[in-house]
Amino acid sequence: MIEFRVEVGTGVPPYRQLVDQVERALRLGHLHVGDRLPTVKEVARRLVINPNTVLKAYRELEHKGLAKGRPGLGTFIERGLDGLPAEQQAELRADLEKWLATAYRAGMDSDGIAALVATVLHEFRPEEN
Amino acid sequence: MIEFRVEVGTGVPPYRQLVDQVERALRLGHLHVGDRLPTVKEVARRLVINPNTVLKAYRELEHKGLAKGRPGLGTFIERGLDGLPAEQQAELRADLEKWLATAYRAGMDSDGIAALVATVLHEFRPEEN
Amino acid sequence: MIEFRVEVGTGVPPYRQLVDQVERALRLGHLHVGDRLPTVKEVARRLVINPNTVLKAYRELEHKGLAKGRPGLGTFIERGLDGLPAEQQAELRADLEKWLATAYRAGMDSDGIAALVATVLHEFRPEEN
Amino acid sequence: MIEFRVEVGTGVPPYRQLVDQVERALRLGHLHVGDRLPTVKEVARRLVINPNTVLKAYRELEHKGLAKGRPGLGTFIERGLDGLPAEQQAELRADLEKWLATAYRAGMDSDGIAALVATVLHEFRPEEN
DNA sequence: GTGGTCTAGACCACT
DNA sequence: GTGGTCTAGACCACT
Repeated sequence: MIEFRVEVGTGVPPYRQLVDQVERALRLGHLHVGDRLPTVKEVARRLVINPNTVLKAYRELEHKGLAKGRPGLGTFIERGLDGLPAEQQAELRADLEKWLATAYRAGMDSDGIAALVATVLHEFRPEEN
Repeated sequence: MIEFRVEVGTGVPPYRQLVDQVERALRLGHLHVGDRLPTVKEVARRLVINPNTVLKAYRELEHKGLAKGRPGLGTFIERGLDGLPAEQQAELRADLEKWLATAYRAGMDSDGIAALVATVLHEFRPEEN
Repeated sequence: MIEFRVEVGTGVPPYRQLVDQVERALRLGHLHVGDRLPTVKEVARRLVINPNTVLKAYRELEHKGLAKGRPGLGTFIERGLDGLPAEQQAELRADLEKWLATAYRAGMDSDGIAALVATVLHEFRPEEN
Repeated sequence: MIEFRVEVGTGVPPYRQLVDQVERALRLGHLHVGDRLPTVKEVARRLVINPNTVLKAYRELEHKGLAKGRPGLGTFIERGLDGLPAEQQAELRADLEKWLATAYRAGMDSDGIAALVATVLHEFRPEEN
């Protein structure tokens, strides 16, 4: 079962963070078609946010065709998001973790790392738009 | 001179994106004390956003002590954000770029990469909260 | 400017009625790309419903790609729904109005007419599914 | 025996759709006093909905005095809803079907037709409110 | 119990 | 002023 978390102070609205986390989990193969998301009320209780906020996230997922709420039953994953095969992904991930460890060892803090990552990611992206 | 950009649809308010970009540039050593930021009008015109939005970002930077507006002259960087020495950073950056290139070559798209990066970054962070 | 109305007691949720009315107006050529919908607050005030309910309808239209909210400006039609040319539609409409008048003259009330219409419409539809 | 159907995605709750269908059938003379409705179980099985939903519809019909459940026997129509004599209704219906056929032939799809019909019906109604 | 709709009202971002 | 997010809480439909 996916474990949601919400970070305040990022400027990203909480409902949006939940949507992003489900999308990420689908891409990484941590969630699959048919999986059940935690109930609206449970997420609201655990993250100490309003049930309507969770509902909004789930409705957004529904609009994207990724999940579907079934009253009385729960909310279920309807469609996956293709990514690489698990093995290839695991390899890339291991390499990235090595890089991260090196960066921390070199004395960077996570804000600095985030800044570096964001910059590099952005510089590679524009060509895709 | 820093080149701002605004991505709509991310949920992050534009003024906040501008602030974040200045902070990142400071951390990476792309902006230094005394540097002048582009004028409010110029940013507004180039990004096609309201001048008040830019003004809000610059005011936020003032509140953080990072920049200072001098009427008639422009807005200037007041304080830097320490990061690693340029050389060490360049090395880490080169490694990260290599990783990125590998990921793209393996067939990942930028959303997939963003998902992987976000996940790995988050897993290393919790200890800081 | 479209004139919304909400009928209670039909079982159709109000936000849904608003969405349906916009779609109908688009099909009939009463609304066009670029047209501005009445503001959330105005609709809420006139229909004596909550602004959030109107907002929900507008968001639904946005998800369907039919409208787009622009903070500070209003909500605008983004895409039309093709229908017949106005003239052909006007002709069909005139014929339908004649039929309706005949039905009323024969002594049917609007519930009876609605029942007849719903039944006939349903019997012609199934083949399309 | 009446043939129920439930359309999802219309916003109208299923139990309400069942009630409406019985009322329509009564108005059109397709159901008469003493007729037996299909059993709750049968309807639930055929429409793949929960028996409680069907039960709720039947109870609603009882409240309206239109039907009456007789334990062990079934649910029976108690009262009709007056409409026009069958012949007059058949004539009106034939005319409406001709109109419908013309509309389809002209190239309208059922959503377009539904939009036109709803609009015309509403414009004739206001005087009743 | 589970998702869905709605209200009332606060507060924010953008024009 | 205009749309957008969130909270708190009531009530409904479905399982």
